[in-house]
Amino acid sequence: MSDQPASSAPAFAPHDHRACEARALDQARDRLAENGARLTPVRRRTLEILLESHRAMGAYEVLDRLAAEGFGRQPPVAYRALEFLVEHGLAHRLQRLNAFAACLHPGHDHAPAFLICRSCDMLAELPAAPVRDALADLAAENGFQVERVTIEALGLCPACAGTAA
Amino acid sequence: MSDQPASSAPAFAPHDHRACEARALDQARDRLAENGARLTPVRRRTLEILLESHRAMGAYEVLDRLAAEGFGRQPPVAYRALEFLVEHGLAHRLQRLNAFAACLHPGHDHAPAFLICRSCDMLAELPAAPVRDALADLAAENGFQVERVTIEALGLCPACAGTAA
DNA sequence: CTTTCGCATGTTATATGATAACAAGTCAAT
DNA sequence: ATTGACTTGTTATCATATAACATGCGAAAG
Ligand SMILES: [Zn+2]
Ligand SMILES: [Zn+2]
Ligand SMILES: [Zn+2]
Ligand SMILES: [Zn+2]
Repeated sequence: MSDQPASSAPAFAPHDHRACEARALDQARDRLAENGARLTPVRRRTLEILLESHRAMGAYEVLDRLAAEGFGRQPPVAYRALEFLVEHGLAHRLQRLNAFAACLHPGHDHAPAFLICRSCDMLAELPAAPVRDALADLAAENGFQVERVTIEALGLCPACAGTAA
Repeated sequence: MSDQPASSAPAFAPHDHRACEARALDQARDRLAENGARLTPVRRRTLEILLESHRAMGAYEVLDRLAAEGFGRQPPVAYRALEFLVEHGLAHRLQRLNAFAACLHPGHDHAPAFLICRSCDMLAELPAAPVRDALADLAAENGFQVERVTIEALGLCPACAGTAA
């Protein structure tokens, strides 16, 4: 019951990002413990790398970082860690970008919406229940059984929209 | 004003697909004429290929078809035609699939939602105004300026859900 | 203990998706 | 006849993702 309402997520607003990172890592540990899965060094480091910023990173970008720190330098190393994180709800895959981002509020199942700034690459992960509901209605009308949804908006974050104007 | 309500699109229901194809081609011609763009042989054939089925096709799948019919056999041939069609609203790119599908009701700007069957690969393109509105609300709350949206649901079409049960 | 087995990590090689850069052909306007 | 915009084709290369196999490690069974 200590859940903050997810809508309080800072998104593009400035915030204490250290707290962001720490909280996500803690929740990741909890979640994996529940599922009996292991947060090994590569996986942990991969998550930390994703958590450094509110951006999405390509698998090869992550791989470069891992390799530089003594982990394997072949694609499967990064892809496996990323796939693991996604499977366990600790990271998301951004379909438009072929890239990955840390999940900012794991701990409960969610299929968030993403706002992606095309100028600065920043990313906001938002609870998308109303959007999903609207989509579920559409699907129901067509007898379609939804399993996974992708909801992504590309555009300008407040900061970049401001400087452009 | 002769517009059928877009919601009458047959989606997964059986229908006269010849009419589907013919209508889409006609509307494509109209639309391009308005914009002063040319429906050249490669482009036209590419559109026809996409229109053969309510499935998304990868660029290389399209390329194979084009090559077999005497057009160029190098990737840019397909990618250019597909890009052209997408730019002019005659085809859509499916982000989850890295693939393309003909637009079934061009003629007015739209950012549809897609229902993608993971079993038979069939695809429904649906008007998504309510979904987009919900997403727009989210964006507005966060000061985000939306430019393009991706709304895709992966799951089972009625037919495939039926046989699975 | 030590054997066994699942799983994590690493490798090499290859598949799949996409674009850059350049050359040549068409065609309408000058 | 010449120019310039546009289209199509090429070669070469980049980017993204997975298959297949080898090794190591640690918990559970013997
Ligand atoms: Zn943060
Ligand atoms: Zn921005
Ligand atoms: Zn049809
Ligand atoms: Zn199906």
